[in-house]
Amino acid sequence: MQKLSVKQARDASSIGLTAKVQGWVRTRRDSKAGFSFIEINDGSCQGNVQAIVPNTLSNYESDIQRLSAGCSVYIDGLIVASQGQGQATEIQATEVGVYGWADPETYPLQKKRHSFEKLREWAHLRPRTNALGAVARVRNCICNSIHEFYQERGFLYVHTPIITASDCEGAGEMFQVTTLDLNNLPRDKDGRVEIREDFFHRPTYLTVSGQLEGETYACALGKIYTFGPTFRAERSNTSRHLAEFWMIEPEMAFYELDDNMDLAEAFLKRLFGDALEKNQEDMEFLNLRVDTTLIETLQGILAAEFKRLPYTEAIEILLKSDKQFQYPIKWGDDLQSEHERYLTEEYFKSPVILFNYPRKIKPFYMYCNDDGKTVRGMDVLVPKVGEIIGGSQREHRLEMLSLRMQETGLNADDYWWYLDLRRFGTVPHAGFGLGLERVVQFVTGMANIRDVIPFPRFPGNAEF
RNA sequence: GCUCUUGUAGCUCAGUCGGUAGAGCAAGCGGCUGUUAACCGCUGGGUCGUAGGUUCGAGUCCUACCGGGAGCGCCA
Repeated sequence: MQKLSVKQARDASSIGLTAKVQGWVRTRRDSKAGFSFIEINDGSCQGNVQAIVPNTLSNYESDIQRLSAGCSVYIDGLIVASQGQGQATEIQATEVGVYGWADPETYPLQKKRHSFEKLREWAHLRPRTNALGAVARVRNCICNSIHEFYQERGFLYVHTPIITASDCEGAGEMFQVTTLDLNNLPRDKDGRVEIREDFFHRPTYLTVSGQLEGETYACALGKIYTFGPTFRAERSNTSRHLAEFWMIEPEMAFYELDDNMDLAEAFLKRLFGDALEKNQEDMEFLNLRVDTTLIETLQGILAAEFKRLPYTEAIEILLKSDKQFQYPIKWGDDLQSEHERYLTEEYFKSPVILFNYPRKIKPFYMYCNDDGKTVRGMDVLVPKVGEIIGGSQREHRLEMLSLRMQETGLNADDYWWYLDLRRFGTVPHAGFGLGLERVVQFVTGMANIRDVIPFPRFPGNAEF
């Protein structure tokens, strides 16, 4: 017998087909008119398909009337136009079989709404809920759009290492990777750990960014992007940080800062637009249940240019503002969350690309402007989520890069291969990093980043 | 890491001035119905996060610890 997904079975084009539909029961309603309504969902779409199950089936009393939320079943029958409101089709069941029961006394998910905090305790079951299912499908859509966007533009997908010996920007706490027995560490005569006995004969870590490795491929192949997991061992306890998250890092030879900003804006707009267009049902659900301004906000962003603002002008706006900030700001300071929020949510009411930051607050690899005070870094800020992209035109001049490494206290010997890119055929280039979960968070309107990744990792929590 | 907040039935929560536990939903049973987060009735369900303390008496006040959340810093 032909199998149909719930999505297919819900579509009017399936009317007249005899088919098998498999999924999990969401709800059952018995009718004394001689049948039961069973709604099942299989994750293929937001909606459920309704089956009309007559009490003439041999297992009606033994099985059908015992079905509750969470049971897995197959339903064979004829897809017909629904007599009721609310759905185009329904299944006239001729056979229903149970794969697995879900004891209603102990099955955690109820038909009614749960809080996202509670669902986090059941990360293994929460994808069966409407909201988390919608998030998973939107996340998938975004990932697909990421590849499409870059592949269409001739970017190469490059895989940078997850285990790394370089601590990239010298910023961010890293998870150390070791095979040494922590209860019995090899030590030299001074009591220090013999790291040479470790697997790689040197300290190694989980990557915080593939940028430096990405630059090596951009400086050979032109336009590349990475898309993979990234790790930060910072004890961040906020609704927008994870210890393990996915990052997209395009890196382009012969791109300068303006090119970088153009790409970032086109990229985000593509992701937002695709989510609205390809996941309409899920987006409407999220707009109804999670954030009622969601679709309007995204459509507004698609229709307008991102505001591009030099850091220095941003400081002027903040200084002129009559808003009382908890932390006063002056030129040379990094913006606090409250300042970013003011710019995106109140002053411009749109995404903002800040660029040309003070040299002193940015990493060594950003291109130094002629003014000697600023570097060609850029951050894309969006309302609520804050920084969604961080990037820069890279410093491609060997002398300047070496000077900046000295300034920031880095050892040039550790970056010999990175400096080689400037020694041999150096070119202007640029790139940025986009946090996947922050995009998903922004597009879905979910308040907490821990609910847009299947199994979130954060301080003190690695269950599942 | 810091600050604030919160923890009561499977879930969401109420519980007044400190006086010994309550609702809705869910579940079980029954009724009704082309229903649709169905509806109506009945029933069962609690070591009030844990450990101390104050008090004649603590869900309620105090302390510590554990868990959840928000904000800040760090960033994506």
